[in-house]
Amino acid sequence: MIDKRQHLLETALQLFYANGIQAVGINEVLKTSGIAKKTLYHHFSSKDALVLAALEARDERFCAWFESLIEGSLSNAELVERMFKGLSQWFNNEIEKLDAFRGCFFINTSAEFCDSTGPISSYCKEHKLKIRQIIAKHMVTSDDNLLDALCTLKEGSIVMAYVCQDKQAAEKAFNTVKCLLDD
Amino acid sequence: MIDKRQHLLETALQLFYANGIQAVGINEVLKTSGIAKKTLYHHFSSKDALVLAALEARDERFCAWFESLIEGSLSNAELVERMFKGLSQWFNNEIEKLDAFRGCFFINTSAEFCDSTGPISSYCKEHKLKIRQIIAKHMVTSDDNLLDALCTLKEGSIVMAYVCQDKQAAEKAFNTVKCLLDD
DNA sequence: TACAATGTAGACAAGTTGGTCTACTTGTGT
DNA sequence: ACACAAGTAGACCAACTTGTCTACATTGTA
Repeated sequence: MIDKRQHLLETALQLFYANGIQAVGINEVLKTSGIAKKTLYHHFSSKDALVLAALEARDERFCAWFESLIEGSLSNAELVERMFKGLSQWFNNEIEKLDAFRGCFFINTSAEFCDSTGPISSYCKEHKLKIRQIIAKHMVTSDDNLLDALCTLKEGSIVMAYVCQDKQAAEKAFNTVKCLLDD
Repeated sequence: MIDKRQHLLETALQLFYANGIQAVGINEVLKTSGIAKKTLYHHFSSKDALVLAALEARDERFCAWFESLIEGSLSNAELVERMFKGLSQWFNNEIEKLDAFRGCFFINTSAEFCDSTGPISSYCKEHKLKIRQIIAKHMVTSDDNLLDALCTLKEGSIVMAYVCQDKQAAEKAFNTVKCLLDD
């Protein structure tokens, strides 16, 4: 049934994001979801395939949220403000559909998989590129330097929020980027 | 012997940084170093203790490199330039003692350990704080906003360099921060 | 009602994990 | 020379890893 596949995927995504991928065994996904092993291997050829599917699910959810955050901005200044307000909400667990904040799933996953040419690391890279293109798409006047700055400050604030547990990381990054707009 | 302890630590640090901590078993450290299990457990009480010792070794090495990079700057502008030049060299594997670039060991380790209150995650956070204080110490005129910006852009550029494999990440971040100084 | 295809269950296998144990070697102080 | 402590070796253990297998249930269709 598609239901079981979906349930499996949902469970895996939650566990992987909350605990890290290597720390979560197939058996834990099975036990939590209440689904049997053969069923999992019927839908996914391996753990890596399940991981990839979980990355896809997170990618879709995250990109949808992120795009809804900034679309329809009337100026780059508004876009920037909306973007960092949204990040702040994410860091402070105000966005339910993104689950309890534990950093960026794609940064975390990259950290766990050292083969940078493999499908998992490649997918993480692709996700970051996608987010960049979403920002570019909704910028009112195109500005490559600003785009670079936004991407770097976004990643930086995620790391500060997660590793340093600085819940004001988004506000600080916003503060920095405001200086760039004031010219 | 202290030699064996040191050898063990060195081997563990290299393997952990290159492959991720969960991906490297005790047995692999043993096999690579050619040292027996009992000896390892004589020097370290558990794998976590070895991990912590590896973090300490990396912390010491990284901080020493980073401080030597920026100390003696005659202006904040010079400090910033030296800092991002240095990061660029790191990203492009020009700093031998930091090993082949695979992102920040502390960000990567945080990603693997979900208990944010545990000693491993806490150590990662402490390391980041330490780097921040090193920057603050060598700033010629103190400027908290600039300090925040530098820290965030540094983390951001590390992520861009590793996850996105953007070897120009440091130059882009430097470009951004230059705009902040021009006022 | 009968048949075939699909989905499901969980015991099982083969290998790996972190960690312990007994036995042995080495070095040092007297 | 001797005793004692410190360091070392690797077999061993129980629990866990991913993945396979046979057997059974459920479903839609003729």
